[in-house]
Amino acid sequence: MKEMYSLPKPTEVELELLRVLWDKNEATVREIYEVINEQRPMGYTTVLKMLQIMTEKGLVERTEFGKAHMYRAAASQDQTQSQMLRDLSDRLFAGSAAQLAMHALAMEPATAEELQEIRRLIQQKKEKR
Amino acid sequence: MKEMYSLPKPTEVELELLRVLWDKNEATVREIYEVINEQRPMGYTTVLKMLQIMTEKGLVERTEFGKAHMYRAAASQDQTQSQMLRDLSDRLFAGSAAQLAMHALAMEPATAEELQEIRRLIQQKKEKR
DNA sequence: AGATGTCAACGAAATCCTTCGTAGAAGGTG
DNA sequence: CACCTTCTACGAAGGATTTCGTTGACATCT
Repeated sequence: MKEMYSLPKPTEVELELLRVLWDKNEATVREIYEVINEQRPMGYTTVLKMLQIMTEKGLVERTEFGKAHMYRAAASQDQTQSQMLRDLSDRLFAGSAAQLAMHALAMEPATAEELQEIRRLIQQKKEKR
Repeated sequence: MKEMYSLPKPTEVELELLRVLWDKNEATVREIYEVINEQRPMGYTTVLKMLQIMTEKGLVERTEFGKAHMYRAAASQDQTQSQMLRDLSDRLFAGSAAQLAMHALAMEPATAEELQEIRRLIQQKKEKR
């Protein structure tokens, strides 16, 4: 087994960095810094420090690559999304992800493709019953 | 207008207290303490302090009622759910609540009633197009 | 070799979150 | 009235999060 224990829930800033990593697959501190600093001013050493903390927590993994280090997210975007949705569902919807889904759906217009996809999911679930 | 500015996102403990308040509509510190302390050990003064902080933040409102104070949630459960879903959608799904909904739906078996309700929502949206 | 630039590491400061102890006010009881 | 209980208010401690300055290592340029 590669990962025995589940990773901690990323904090807000940690999530911002993870999004860059998911996008680029892997990156050096400088590369992440370039991207993040555009969206939201943040010093280079702050990014570095965050990545060091995230490495300790197991949220990212790194390999040396010449002088600099290469960082990768330890969990996929999909896994993290599921984990965080599960968490919010527990804390805000008494554990019902379906209630959560309905609420999200009611909140915002979805595209036709998305509605189609949702319909497909429902059909799938119906069949499994 | 009753509320001009949007309320801050509740923290974890704050959310636990809000859930009690949504359930009871209004309650004294002691009443909230009784409930919360069953689920998760927490001192009376901790609950009180949290409620004082939440009052400052505007998350709850209070009225004096004899010696004790009566607390009520400032935002409905529904409003808070929407706000927090919006927040998660922005931070984790690039702003797509529909993507979030799909992900939640794919995650967990829903009841027949929930599926029916979702189907209804989709129909509604289709008609509005 | 000395100056310059880039890197990781470390530590410290500022803020927020959570927890609770202590104090003091207010009300009821013997 | 003195005592007991219950309440709010206050402050402080401990931990997590976020931020960045400083340092030292290492390489490159002149």
